[in-house]
Amino acid sequence: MQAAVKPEIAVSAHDRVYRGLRTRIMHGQIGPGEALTLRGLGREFGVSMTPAREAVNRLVAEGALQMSSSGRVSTPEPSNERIEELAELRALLEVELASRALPRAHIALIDRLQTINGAIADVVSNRDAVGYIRTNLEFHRTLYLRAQAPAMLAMAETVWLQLGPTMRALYGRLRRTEAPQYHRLIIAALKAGDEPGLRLAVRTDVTQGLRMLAG
Amino acid sequence: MQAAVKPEIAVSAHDRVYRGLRTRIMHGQIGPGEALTLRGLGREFGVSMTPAREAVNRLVAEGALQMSSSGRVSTPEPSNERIEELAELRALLEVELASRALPRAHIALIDRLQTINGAIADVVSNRDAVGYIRTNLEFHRTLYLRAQAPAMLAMAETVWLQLGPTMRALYGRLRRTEAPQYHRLIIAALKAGDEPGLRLAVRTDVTQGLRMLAG
DNA sequence: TGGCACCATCTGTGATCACGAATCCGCAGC
DNA sequence: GCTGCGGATTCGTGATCACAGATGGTGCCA
Repeated sequence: MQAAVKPEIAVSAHDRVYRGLRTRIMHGQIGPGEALTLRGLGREFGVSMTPAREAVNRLVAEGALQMSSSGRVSTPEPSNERIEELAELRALLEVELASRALPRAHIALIDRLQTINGAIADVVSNRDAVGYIRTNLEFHRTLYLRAQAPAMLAMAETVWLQLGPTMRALYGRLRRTEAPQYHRLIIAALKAGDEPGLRLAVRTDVTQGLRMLAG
Repeated sequence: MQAAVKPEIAVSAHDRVYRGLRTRIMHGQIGPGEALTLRGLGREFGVSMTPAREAVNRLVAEGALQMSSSGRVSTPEPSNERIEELAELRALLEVELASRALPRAHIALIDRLQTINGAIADVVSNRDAVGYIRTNLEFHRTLYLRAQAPAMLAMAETVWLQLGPTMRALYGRLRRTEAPQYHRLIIAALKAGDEPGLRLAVRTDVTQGLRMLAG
């Protein structure tokens, strides 16, 4: 939850496993309900069970993984109510983050956002689900970094993490043919300095896809 | 982050340590900047280093503890900017939670809140800082449980956790002579079904003390 | 053919240990 | 008296191991 914001120089074994697993989950490279084992992760990352367990426990604490009563670990399959709640949480946090970023959004940032948006169009045309999720999150993160609100951003990333496996399933169900239109609305609102428009565009961009999945 | 919402029957060693440390931090029984050691915690809870380290790592991930580059663990001393950001986060989340609890708040809940508010008056007159923090959080949690939004409540509790050591320092600085007046405003707004009033009362209750400390 | 019990295997848990690094305390030198 | 230095101590990290419980597959019985 914290490591995402401050990169840290620490490169301990459990950190490698944690980071690797975290991005894998957040980018939707692991489907919902998939099982993981400590020994398997240890082998995969070339470490023993101890750091693997630490990484897994941390991700369980963040809600990115769930643990059965017997200690078995798997990616969660959230209920529709939970998905909808997480989407509301995204809206709540990200609207605030965008709103705080607005007064600091100069032209260089907007250019960068437009570049990322172009990259999204590329991965979409390739039907690359993981690439789409990664680039989409990069768009949002780039904007929110300007808000200078690390704790808030960390919370938003925790929500992304919990939605990772679901987003992948969502992408498969959505017939997506172009870059998200709401990103263009976000950029337009940033250019115009239009705060109400920005809040609405972010909220819509964040909730529309997930609401379709949950409903 | 999750364990707070679903009590779980699991009573593993690292869970005992985690829960014990967590409530101790959240209730302000540990001052800011205080150091902890794995071996010390292990001795204290009667377990070895392994479960102690798991509990500590989890709390570090939640921002309740900080870890130096050499792995030393201590409670964080947040900067004023961070305190203010966490207060804003509390406002954002708790206003939403209260607003969602409002339509479900029947008379039994309001009675319970009034009882808790009475208990706050007691601990305040005893100058019992830990008791004050605990009872105050119980007031908020009781209300928010009605929102039926577990993920949102878990996030709010994570923020409380991060503010735990600071709240203790705050209490010592504040010359508090009576139960918080804004709690009475919250109860009044609940009785009247007045949503804007409720939102304002919660926001004020949550931010006033911390803003005083940070500012 | 379908269901059930049993056993081999796999899984997480926690204690212990060796290792390297950081910290702390006291002592000597200025 | 104060600062800088060196060694003893303490610290976190990660590997290994024994153990208990769950899991899953196989063969037997109805």
